This record gives sequence, C-alpha cells and structure tokens, in this order.
Amino acid sequence: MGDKKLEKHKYRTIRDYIKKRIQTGKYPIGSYLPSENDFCNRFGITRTTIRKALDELLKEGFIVKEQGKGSKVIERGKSLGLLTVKGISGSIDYEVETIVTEPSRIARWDPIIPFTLTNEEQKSQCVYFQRVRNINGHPVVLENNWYSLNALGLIESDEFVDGSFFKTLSRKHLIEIMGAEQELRSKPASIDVAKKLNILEGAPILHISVRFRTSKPGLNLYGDLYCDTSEYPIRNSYFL
Amino acid sequence: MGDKKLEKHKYRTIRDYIKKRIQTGKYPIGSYLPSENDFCNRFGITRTTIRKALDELLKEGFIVKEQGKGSKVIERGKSLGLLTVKGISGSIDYEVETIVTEPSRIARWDPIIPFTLTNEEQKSQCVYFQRVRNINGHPVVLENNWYSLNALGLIESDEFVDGSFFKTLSRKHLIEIMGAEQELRSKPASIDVAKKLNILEGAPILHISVRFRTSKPGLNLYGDLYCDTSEYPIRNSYFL
DNA sequence: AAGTGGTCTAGACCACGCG
DNA sequence: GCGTGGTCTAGACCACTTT
Repeated sequence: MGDKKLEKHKYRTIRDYIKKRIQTGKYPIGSYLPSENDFCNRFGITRTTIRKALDELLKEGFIVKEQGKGSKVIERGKSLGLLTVKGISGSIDYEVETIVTEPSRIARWDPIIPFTLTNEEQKSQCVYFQRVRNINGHPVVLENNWYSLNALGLIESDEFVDGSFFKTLSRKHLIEIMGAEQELRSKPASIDVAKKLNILEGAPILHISVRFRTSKPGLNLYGDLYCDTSEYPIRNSYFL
Repeated sequence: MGDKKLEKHKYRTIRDYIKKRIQTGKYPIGSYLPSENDFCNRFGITRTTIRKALDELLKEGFIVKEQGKGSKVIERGKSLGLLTVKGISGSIDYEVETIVTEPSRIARWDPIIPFTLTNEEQKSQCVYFQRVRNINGHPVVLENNWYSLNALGLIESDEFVDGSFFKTLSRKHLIEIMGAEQELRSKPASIDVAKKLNILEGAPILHISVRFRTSKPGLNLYGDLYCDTSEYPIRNSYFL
C-alpha cells in the first residue's frame, strides 16, 4: 500500500518514487508500470496527478506510453538522442569496448576545460580518469573526464557498470544527466592523441568539449573527447 | 469570440490555432498570450484543455510560461538548443552574415547525402542551394542544402527571411522543424571547400551531414556543412 | 468484455508578480 | 488585492489492446 508521505507537490513525490524504483531495477527495463488506476488507488490521488508524474518521466526518457497497454520502462538515453556520450558510445551499431587507460584518481583541474568552473569546483580538487573506446577492436574515441571531488567523492573506475560512468551514476548513485553544453572542433591530432588512437600525427580529429549537468546539485561532469571519425562518424538525432 | 470548430481533439485544434497566430505574427515574439481563463471563456473549454495545448507549445519551443505573469511568445529555437543550424548560425555571439553562393535551383540529388531518400524523394527532382556564413567578415561555414521539389516547390533564395531558410519556412509556409539526424566527421578540406572558406587545402574541417524532419509530411531538408572551427567552435546545448 | 491510456468537464485552492 | 499560472479533486466518456 501507499506508504509515501504526500505533501504539496504530490506528483513530484510520486514521480521521484517511481523514478527511484526504475533506477534501482524494481521496475525493470522492458516491464510495464502499474496502471494509472493502480497508482491512483495506491496513493489516494486522481488520474490528473499520476498522469502529470508519468508525463515527466516520459519527458525525462524513463518510460514510453502505449495506448491500451500501459507505461513501459525503457533504457534511458535511447530516447534522448542528443546525449553526446550516448551518441558516441551507445548509438553505434557496432561492438563497443571501453578500456580505462587512466584509472580514476584525485588530480588538479586541467586548464584544457573550456568552461567556467563554479566557485565550489575551483575550491575543490577533482577526480580524473581516461578511457578509450574501441569499435570492432580499433580505438576510435579517447575520452578524458573530470568532476568535482567535493560534489561526489572518488568513484573507482573498476566499479563502472559496463564501463559506463553514466550507468554507474544512475544505478549506484541515482544521479541522472539533465543537460549538456558542447563545443566541437576539427583539428590535427597531437602526438599523444595519435598514439592512443593509432593514427598518424596531424590526421584530422574531432575534438569535443562537453559539460554535463546532473540532477545532483553542484555536480557537473566535464569531458574532453578526441574522435577518429575516418571510419565511424559520430551520429546523433533528436525529435520533439 | 471563439469561431473555431472544436472536434474530438480540442486541445490540438486550439494548439494549432495559437501556433498559427504566433507564426504569422499575430501573437508577436515577446508579447504575452491571452490568459488561460481568457482562452477558456473564448473557446468554451476548461483549463485542463487549454493547459494541454499550451504545454505542447511549450515543448515545441514557441512559448515560455511565467508564473503570475503569463505565457510569453519566444523566438523558436532559442530553447531547442540542439538545432544544428541554430547551433551554427544562431547561437554564436558574433555578427553572422549569410551569403547565397549558389541560388536555389532545380537539380539532381547529390550522392554525397548519406541518408536514405524516401521513394517519393527519389522520384522527385530536388531543389539545391548553397550558402556561406561569415562571422566578423570571415567565411566559417559552407552549407549545401537540398529538398524535394515535389514536397515544397522552388523557394527563391532571394526571398529568404534574414538569409535563413528555416525562418522562411516558418513565417511564410508555417512549416516547423520537428527533429534531425546528424553525422559528424573531421576531415581535410578539399580544394573546393578550402577556396570557399579561404583556408589551406587539407586543413582539418568539421563535416556535418544532417537530415531535418519537418512538420510537413514528406518534406525533409538535407544539409551538407563544412565548418572551419579553428576560430569559432561549433557550440550547442540542451536541457531537459 | 475488461483493462489500459487519452481526452475533457467543472469545479477548488495555492503561489507568484505587480500595482 | 487581483490576475496569473500551478496543483489537485472527482468524476465522465472515448479509443485502443488484449482475452
């Protein structure tokens, strides 16, 4: 039965309750949520309220609705298209392998980050790690990542779920990506990048700088990616 | 008074009515829509229905809501972040100038387009035009565009509103961009591209292939863009 | 036929912005 | 204080999917 406390914003409480159950696997991906009427009876609310909650989960990419059937839990990001790292690591139809080349460690902020750090971030140390994405055995993306140590603490890179930091955040810490800003540049590969991607120095490389905003206040993820697009272009898509 | 016919989906009828008035400037950008209660009285509906209509306009980026004040009409795309051409032509904080280098003309589909054309598109001829975007007087983006002649007819490039094809579609034809698919590649500039962007042959260039889906059935816009990112990186952002 | 989500009505009270 | 949008109730009927 409904054991939640329902305050002023019932739909938010219920939305977060359902979200949490999805994140922790209690409503597994591919399964259907209880019906709207179920939720109404369980929580003593009206359909307007549960529908508002489900609408938000729909917008956030946790569920899809199927008329006459129910609300289905989906893998988040599949519907978000524009998640850059998704576009890189998720939406390519090939076998993708993630290798941690620099395990997560406490470090100083790298001046290569083109975004303005918050005061809290500047005062904090940061956590850094580096990975390479292989497609069909060939290195294609070199990815540096940073985040504020004070905002999250050190997450060991060998705890990553499927090599994915985002999945780790969602499944283990209930933190979701809420948005991103990016800068894209085409430039010649440096010696260092060329070596790690097994290409010639000076070959054209796609350089992506990105800041992800998360659902945890004060926590941003910074990324610095070098993509060899000669074989596998970066794809993404979005729809209203 | 409400002179609209209201059938099964009242909120859609009202949504489209309001959308049309925004597109044609009858609800000007920056102004506030009539209040929800106004609409209720005018159309003989309840707030649930008008709010559903406004919600959709909000999602589609036509308005923003301000509690205690009203629903404000905004320039569409400002809130959509990820619109590629927006990211290129709209969201850079510099003076952007658009020059039509190849006026729109009827042509054959260019095999460089990496997307699969629909049957209708293959059977139709296409309209082609080319533009260059200058920032602070320097050429930065070379942009080729195609669309199916049968789906829209020839739009003369000297009719473009502010040099923008999208604005032209919205203001003059009430057609909106509903989504996009992209492929990004970093590659050396060809002689031709290098000449038009005033850079060295072989310099790294960002190549973007894009297909925009529109609100008009059967109409897609195809783009092939070459961006010199050495001075001005491509930026975009999105938020839930 | 039964159950699901989709639309809609006719109210109510609250929080916010502004004069 | 008044008008605005934000939340919520308690119903109703419809369209779609499944049994």
